[in-house]
Amino acid sequence: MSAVEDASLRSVAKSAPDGGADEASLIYVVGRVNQGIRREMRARLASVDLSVQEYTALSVLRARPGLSNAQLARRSLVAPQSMLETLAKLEARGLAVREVDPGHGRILRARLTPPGRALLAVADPSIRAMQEQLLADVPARDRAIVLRGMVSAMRRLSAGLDA
Amino acid sequence: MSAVEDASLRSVAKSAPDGGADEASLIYVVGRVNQGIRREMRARLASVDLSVQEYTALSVLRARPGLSNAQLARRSLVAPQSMLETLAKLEARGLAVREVDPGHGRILRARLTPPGRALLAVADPSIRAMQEQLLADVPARDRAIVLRGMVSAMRRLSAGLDA
DNA sequence: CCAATTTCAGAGTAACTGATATCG
DNA sequence: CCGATATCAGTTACTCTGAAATTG
Repeated sequence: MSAVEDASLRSVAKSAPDGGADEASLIYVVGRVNQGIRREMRARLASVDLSVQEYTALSVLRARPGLSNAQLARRSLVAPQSMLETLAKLEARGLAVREVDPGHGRILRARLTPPGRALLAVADPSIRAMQEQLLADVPARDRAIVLRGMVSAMRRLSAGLDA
Repeated sequence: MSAVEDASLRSVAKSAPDGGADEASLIYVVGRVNQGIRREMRARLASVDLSVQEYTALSVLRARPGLSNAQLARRSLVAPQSMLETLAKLEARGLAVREVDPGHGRILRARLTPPGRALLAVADPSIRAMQEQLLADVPARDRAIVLRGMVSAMRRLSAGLDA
């Protein structure tokens, strides 16, 4: 009987008497959406052999060439060791390069290579299409509010949440 | 020099000429927010020895007692095997129990035990506080729109994105 | 026989902590 | 010496795929 599960799958609670990260909480919803996005991205990026974070890192580097590993890590809210792993793979595949900062011999600044840029261009349309589908049911005038709200949450988290 | 990184850490791009999951995209922002939330939750849940998914599963079970592992998995957009691992840990610690469905000998329906409910009550305040901090900078009238938008995205992902 | 559920086994990804070395 | 960066090494958390058994 799939009717049973279908019913429970679709129903999203509006009220939640006892608090926590239940179905109506932002924390819960963000987690589920993220999980769904990652699943979908994994599938769509398989053809170009890119992991989700590799794609994300490439994307950030395209918009902000010259970021160091430490900067990328802070921006992504992950430990520098985590970002290093991703960056190392991109470098090994020739999709990105890192060069010593002229003013600081310790810092390595990363940027895309032409092949990296090209691969990203191949992967992009599919990911962009996904974005539009995500908010397809949201009124156009509300979409900017949703995005701004999430960006605001991102900033709070970057600042340490108590700032 | 930390001024350099500070500047880049705070600045969030408003425009993104070449598409993809850049700083201004919902996909990107959701990923970063999720990462930040998980980090923060891990820290706050350490004192009660709960992982993020354990807390989430307990939370869902409190709101929806009697869900089966398969139902929980679909609801969370993960494979049933993934959910089973979490559920097994909760059961082993006596925080949840699973009982055979009276009408279907194969299905095991899960619910919280009193200790599970109690532990959740201990963890809740800290997590709830986090939620409020997340949207602290968002105008009150916009918060519902943000949450509704994310719930809408969650539904789209549950439905398969093309529906 | 088929569909759904549960569950075991193994693999893989992605994040972490800790420690070390270099640079300014 | 201190602070930031880079990076090696080991570990943990989380999810997946594959396969098998059970129930209706």
